[in-house]
Amino acid sequence: MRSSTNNKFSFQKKDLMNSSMEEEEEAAELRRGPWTLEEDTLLSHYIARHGEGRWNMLAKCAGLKRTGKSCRLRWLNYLKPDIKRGNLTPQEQLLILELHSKWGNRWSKIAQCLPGRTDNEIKNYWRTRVQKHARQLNIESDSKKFLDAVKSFWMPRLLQKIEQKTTSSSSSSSDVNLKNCSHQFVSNNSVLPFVSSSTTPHPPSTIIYNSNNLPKEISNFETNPSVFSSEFVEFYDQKPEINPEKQKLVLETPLHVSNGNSVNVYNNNCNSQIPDDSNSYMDCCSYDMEGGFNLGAPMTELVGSYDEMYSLLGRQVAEGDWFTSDLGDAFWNMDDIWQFRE
DNA sequence: AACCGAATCAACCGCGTTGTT
DNA sequence: TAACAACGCGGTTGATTCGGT
Repeated sequence: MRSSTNNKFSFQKKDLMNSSMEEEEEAAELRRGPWTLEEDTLLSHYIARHGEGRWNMLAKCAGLKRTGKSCRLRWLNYLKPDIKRGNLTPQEQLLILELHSKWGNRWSKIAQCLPGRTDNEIKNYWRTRVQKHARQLNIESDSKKFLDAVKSFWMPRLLQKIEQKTTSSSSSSSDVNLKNCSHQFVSNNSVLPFVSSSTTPHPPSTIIYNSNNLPKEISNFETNPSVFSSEFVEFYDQKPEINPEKQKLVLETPLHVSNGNSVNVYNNNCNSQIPDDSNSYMDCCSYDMEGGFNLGAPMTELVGSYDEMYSLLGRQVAEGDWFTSDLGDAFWNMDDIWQFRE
């Protein structure tokens, strides 16, 4: 429950059992509620000169009548220079969906993969947007059913949205351009159940692009991270076919990324970024939202075109594997998902 | 224009973890 | 090693904004 103050925006009187009278008086003067411009300026200037950390001390020294906690939160969620404002991009939404399916409510961990986004923002997004749709579908947002719905309907639509965006406009440096590759990326069986019968699971890999949209790193997360093998990474333009020998998808010509450069499969060593603990590979994984969306597994692997995917989805719905068509329709009709405000 | 319910998001809290003495 | 402080995370709240009537 909330503290004893009736008004959120009043001064705070903390329960300080062991504090001195002086401390009590100080605590009684602590401000709560929205930050003023003056407070923001004080905090920003102080951090610019002295750096972050030691928040309680910082609050005092900066002359702020706030708790250290409050200062930290204000800085991390609002004032920090690299904080991104504005709505989450489809790419970011896609990533959130994927990472949440993997980690659950580990907001901070998820936020680490979205540069400039805060855990609070992601948490709010999940609660206000994602859970809303779960409610509309009348299913629990943490249920397998909803997870499946997200994976099979929402994620593909986001991918499609990304594709539409990139084909309709030239990309900015921060955009993800999937013009030539989005149709090749569908999910592995952990994401889209319908592909599981046709592909043998193989170690997922990821390409990380630099700011010029050139591949700067390829990681094969779930195998020995110090050894990258191109065995499992082939990106091509044509309709994919499964090579029965290698049990992987083989296409004909190299994939092109947004700037027209081919994606090279480097036999590089990326061990400097990959810790021994491959179970927590995302801790070291850089989802490079600046340089380009990392179309890495485990979410995305090569399968077929969107047409094929939707065809498969349609069949799946028709066959009633685990999804009723009503539920599918409900997802298709969630137009607000696609209202990406600029 | 006024009202009202829903949605959004900044800010708070409790509590577990980590660091320091 | 115990005690305390600081930090950080996830859950929750409630003021504000938005959109419909």
